[in-house]
Amino acid sequence: MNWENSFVEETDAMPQTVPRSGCSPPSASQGERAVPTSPADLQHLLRLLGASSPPESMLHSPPNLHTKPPPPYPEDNNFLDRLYDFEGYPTPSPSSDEGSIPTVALQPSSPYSSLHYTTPVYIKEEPNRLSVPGFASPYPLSPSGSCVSYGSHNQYPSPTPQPEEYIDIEQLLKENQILQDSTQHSYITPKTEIEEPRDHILLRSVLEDTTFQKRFNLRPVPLELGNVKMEESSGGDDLVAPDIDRVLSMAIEQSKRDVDSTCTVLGISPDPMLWSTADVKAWVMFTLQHFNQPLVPSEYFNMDGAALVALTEEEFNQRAPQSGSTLYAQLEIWKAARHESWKTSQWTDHQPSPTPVPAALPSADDMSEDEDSESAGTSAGTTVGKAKTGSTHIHLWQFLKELLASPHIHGSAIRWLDRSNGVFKIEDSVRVARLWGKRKNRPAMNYDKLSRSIRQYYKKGIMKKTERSQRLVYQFCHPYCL
DNA sequence: TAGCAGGATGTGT
DNA sequence: ACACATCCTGCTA
Repeated sequence: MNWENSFVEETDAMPQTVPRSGCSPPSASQGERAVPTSPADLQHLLRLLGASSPPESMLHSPPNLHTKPPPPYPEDNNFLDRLYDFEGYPTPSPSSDEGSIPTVALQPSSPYSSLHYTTPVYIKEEPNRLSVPGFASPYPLSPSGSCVSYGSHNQYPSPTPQPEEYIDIEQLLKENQILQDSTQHSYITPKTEIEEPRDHILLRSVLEDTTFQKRFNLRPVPLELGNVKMEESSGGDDLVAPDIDRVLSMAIEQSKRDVDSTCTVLGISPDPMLWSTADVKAWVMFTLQHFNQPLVPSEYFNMDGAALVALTEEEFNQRAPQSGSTLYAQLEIWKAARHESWKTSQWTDHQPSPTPVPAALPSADDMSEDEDSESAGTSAGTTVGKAKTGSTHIHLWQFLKELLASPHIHGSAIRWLDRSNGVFKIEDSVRVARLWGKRKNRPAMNYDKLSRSIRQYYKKGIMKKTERSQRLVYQFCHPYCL
């Protein structure tokens, strides 16, 4: 079953802005600091994260309404190789590997963090792993690792996740246990910087390498913040007291972002109780694909959100024997999100699943005077309200998808050649350009300018030329083609 | 001639 | 800073 096709209408919505790739610790911005869970929920969430394939959280920053597309940072494609090549660390630059390793601190984040850790928090330089192998991000991977075709049309990237997309959640849990044990025994054994372990050189370069940060949407970690520090530990097994609350907060923040981004991508409410049957199916399919789980017939989840929420894990497993637990665990996260009022401003309780831009509907713009007679005649959806697709802030790629989503209206101007691979053809460049100009209120828009903008997407990993370059044929990179 | 590729620069958010 | 919009030169089908 090709669920992409089956759920086109439900899933065609893409983020209002371009999803950002890569890994991102939680934002340090004040507006995002509130961690909305109780300590019990923290544990619960952690358990869920550990019990199932966790979302591409923690290191992965899903799109939100104000993020931007992954910029291309092709200049350091070997970074990860170096990062995980423990046999051959790069020779760090003198500026970064000499002297003491800077202490870094995570933002104090958890409101429940009543514990005041006098024990430093240590970062072990091991590849923290999050997520599961084979995890397919619904968001663009690093342009360098994904579908960017820097001038070449032959780069068809592997969806294989890169190592930095992983955090070992079990390790986190283990560390949590260590923390709990250690805190019971007082805050002793203050660690002092002993020597600069060789391994930490690389960590240091990671922290200081802004290129890496940009590539993977990592935000700089404040080097000094409060009195909680993350320092180096010389011993591997005496890793003590990572500020688990903060780590948890990071995880939760990322879970929240995942939820929000999925909402945006699917055009569904963050509150599962508000999901329609179509929303449920879209979410199920999206989640299964997201976690590389075998798909199941969507009919198995022919229910609305309230019914879905009421399902037990067993019932999930009955419907999806191999992936029921994953679905169940994910839904738990969503339910937790709901309880914690992870509500983006985009959603309200009275707005259940507003299908994203009703792309199938001709907008007021489309219907205006000089628009093609075609749209006037076939506008079956005109009555479905004045959901005008009017934002001038729309991105070009979103706009194109809008047009593509309404083949009965714009099929003669732009159409899919290969929907599943995101290949489309502009059949009427003049018209598409005119529509774009209308949307953006740019009367002078023409195809030359529009195509120039499309070509800008090559570098950003949003679009690419098809393998055999054809005129007026373009291809969305994953996941923009979803 | 239309489209493609991409540099340079301006503009609005 | 970013996403275009605009203009441009050179190239290709």
